[in-house]
Amino acid sequence: MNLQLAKERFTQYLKSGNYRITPERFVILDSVMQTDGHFDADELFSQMKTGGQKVSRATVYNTLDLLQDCGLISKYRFGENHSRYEKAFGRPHHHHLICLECGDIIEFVSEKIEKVEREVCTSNSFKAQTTTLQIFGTCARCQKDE
Amino acid sequence: MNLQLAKERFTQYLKSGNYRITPERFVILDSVMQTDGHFDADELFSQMKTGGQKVSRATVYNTLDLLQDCGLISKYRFGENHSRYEKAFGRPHHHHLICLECGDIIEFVSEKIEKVEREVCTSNSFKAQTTTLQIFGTCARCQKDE
DNA sequence: CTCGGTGCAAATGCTTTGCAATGTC
DNA sequence: GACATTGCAAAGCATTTGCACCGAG
Repeated sequence: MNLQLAKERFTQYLKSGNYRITPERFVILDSVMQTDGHFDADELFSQMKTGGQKVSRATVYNTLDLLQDCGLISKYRFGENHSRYEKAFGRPHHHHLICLECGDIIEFVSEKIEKVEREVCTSNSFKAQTTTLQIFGTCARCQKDE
Repeated sequence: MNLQLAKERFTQYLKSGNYRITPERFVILDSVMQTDGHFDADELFSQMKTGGQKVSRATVYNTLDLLQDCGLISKYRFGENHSRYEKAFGRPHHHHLICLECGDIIEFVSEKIEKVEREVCTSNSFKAQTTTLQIFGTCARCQKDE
């Protein structure tokens, strides 16, 4: 949907940082934009491999970092031993409820939390870049199953 | 300070879970309670080694998990490639501002955030176990240095 | 033509595991 | 005694790195 805008933003970012415009980087951006929900580096790598696109794992990791830097994706660590990502472009800032039983992830938005975050940063003269709020526990479905 | 109470709690937890009361587990608890601030598994391991206590790394990891399960310590992932822990016993629930430049970590407490968390959990019928709010950015000192 | 980027495979570093020995219950 | 726990070293796994080749600027 916003693929075109995302491409423009990435191009801008690459140019302004004196990074090169390589086909691999845009193949990865395409793949990311086609993905809904959370994904990890290896899922993306496999997905591209299956789709006939050939980029090395190293390039995937490298590019995901760039995409995070320019705000097109967010990077999370949901208590697992690997990082997960999701599109951030054009999406409101949100947080996560993570079910420890089934791994399901529920998103929520809270203006109150954003406000407290701003207050905390101001009173500590801290310049925020990204914030993550994660609530680990048991989802409604898993509570019934117990 | 609360060492005695912590030991009692750990003992209770071990007994109720049919885990064995081993000296190693309590050597590790001692070491944890002596530590202020955040620490990682390897720091704890080295600290005990230096102190003449001999426990294997595997046992350290195993025991840290148990201590987390019974609420004596908290486990975090501050964007690094390893987990960090801190005493949780008798401490109010708090969150972290993490400086991406110098790695400094500032703690803060917010009743408002706790309240929103409770509301979100209720409206999603979600049973919370632990929550983490992390704000990554640049601390006051590092902003000046730029 | 220069030097950043890529692919590959090997390396890294945290954490877990396999297995024999040990010690709790 | 039975079997969970330990120690050690080896294995796992996500991510990074070294290096030769490639291609964007």
